[in-house]
Amino acid sequence: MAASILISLNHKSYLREPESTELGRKIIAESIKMIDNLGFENFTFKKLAAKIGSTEASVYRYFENKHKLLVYLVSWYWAWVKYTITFHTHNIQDPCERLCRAIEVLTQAGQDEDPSIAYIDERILHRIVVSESSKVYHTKEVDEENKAGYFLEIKSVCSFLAKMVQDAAPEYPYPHALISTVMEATLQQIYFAKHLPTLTDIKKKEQAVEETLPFLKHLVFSAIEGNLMKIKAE
Amino acid sequence: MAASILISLNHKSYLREPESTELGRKIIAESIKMIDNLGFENFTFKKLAAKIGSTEASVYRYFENKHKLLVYLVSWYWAWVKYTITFHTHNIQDPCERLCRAIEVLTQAGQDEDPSIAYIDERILHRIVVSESSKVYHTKEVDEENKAGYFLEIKSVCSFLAKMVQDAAPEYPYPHALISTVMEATLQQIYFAKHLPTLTDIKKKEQAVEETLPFLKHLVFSAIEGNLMKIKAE
DNA sequence: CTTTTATGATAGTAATACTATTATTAATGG
DNA sequence: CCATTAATAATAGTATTACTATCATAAAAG
Repeated sequence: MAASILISLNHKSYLREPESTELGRKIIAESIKMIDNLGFENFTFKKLAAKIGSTEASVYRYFENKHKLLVYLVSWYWAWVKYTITFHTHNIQDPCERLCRAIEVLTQAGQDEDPSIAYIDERILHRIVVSESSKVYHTKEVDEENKAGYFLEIKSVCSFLAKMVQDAAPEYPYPHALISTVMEATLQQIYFAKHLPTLTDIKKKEQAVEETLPFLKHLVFSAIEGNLMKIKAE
Repeated sequence: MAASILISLNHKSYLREPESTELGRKIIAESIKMIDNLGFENFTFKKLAAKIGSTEASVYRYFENKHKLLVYLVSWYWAWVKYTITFHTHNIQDPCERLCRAIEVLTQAGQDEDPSIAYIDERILHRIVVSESSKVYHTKEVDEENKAGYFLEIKSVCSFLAKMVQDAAPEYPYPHALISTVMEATLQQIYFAKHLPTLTDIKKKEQAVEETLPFLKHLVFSAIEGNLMKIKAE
């Protein structure tokens, strides 16, 4: 990973750019730790302000509410994942091999020891994405927020990977559905391994990531290589 | 569908059994409508009480909080889905055909005009499950609630379908992961078709259910029929 | 050296998520 | 049929959350 990369988002879930000030970076750094510790529901701006030695009002100058902060964090995660996938696949010629590598990177994202950016701990952020990310779009305001561009980063990763599917299997009719299913499954299977093991076959929660990978690879490649005749017949 | 079936849950997310009293049934019936209209976050016991002509305190005698009410509704949904799948598959001998039928029923659950129980509108409940169900287990209390049996119904459906996968393909190593992925995808693809169409290939949101079905069928059957050799080689 | 700009300090409000108390009514049991 | 229990309604009250507003101060920019 490059020593310093710059992830920039395509929308403004924030009021003031948090990357540009000391307080902003503290808000990001500490909110990641607190959401991981307390869970999103128990996390408040008041608690955050107390922890970073600031005030509630100051935090509210950066984000309208905690939901928009979560949108920011999750968007940052997906922008970073896209960067990472691009980085690890750009010189692979064979479409199948490229897709395979992309799935590996997607599944293993957030497992690296060394962070790309000093104040963002990607391993903790990954845990937040696993536990909380579905909440960013499961709200009554989803359509307005979609219009505001809040989900551009996740959609971009989906399109990017769907394109790889199309390159590898031009006949396969559900590239986006397949990829969005896999993107969600990557997170879910890790969560299930840890909290609801009956819902998965991944046994060791310590190695959930490693065990999820062959399942997803097989799922994707059997879907796109497998008997496409069958679909057409229907 | 039978004229009157009785869905009973394996745990006590409620304080007082809501099915047994008039007020309890009103709470269930009206909360389904209100959560659908307002979204779970904007739904409160105060608003619910006002709508059914009761008081906040009375609602609290049935459910400790709105989260447990959601657990109840989602559990009811899965118990009902399991009943429905059992009903539609019990006399099918061929394992593949049985699995196929089960996936159809799973995907089409909640589309029927006629409800099984007078005060529960399954079509609205299905919309709630699509939009809100992931919130029942994405909390900091997931492990305690799992111990309390709050997720027995969804786990039961997963095990039931995973068993069908094993009957159809005894060699396939990820039956539970495959089924939990499909169960989630069933809901997600419908949600994406409606709110985030970039994440799916399902075009017409009106027929999202119908279009999701062939995608899922192909996904499952190519996974279990497809080259199992490949997995073993790894 | 003055004027923005960011932050801190403090206060305040409406809504949420409850809990407690008492009165009233309906159901049950002897 | 009366006495007891149980369920609900009515009302009040509390702690926390999710903000908004005001003003002072410190730092940075012009």
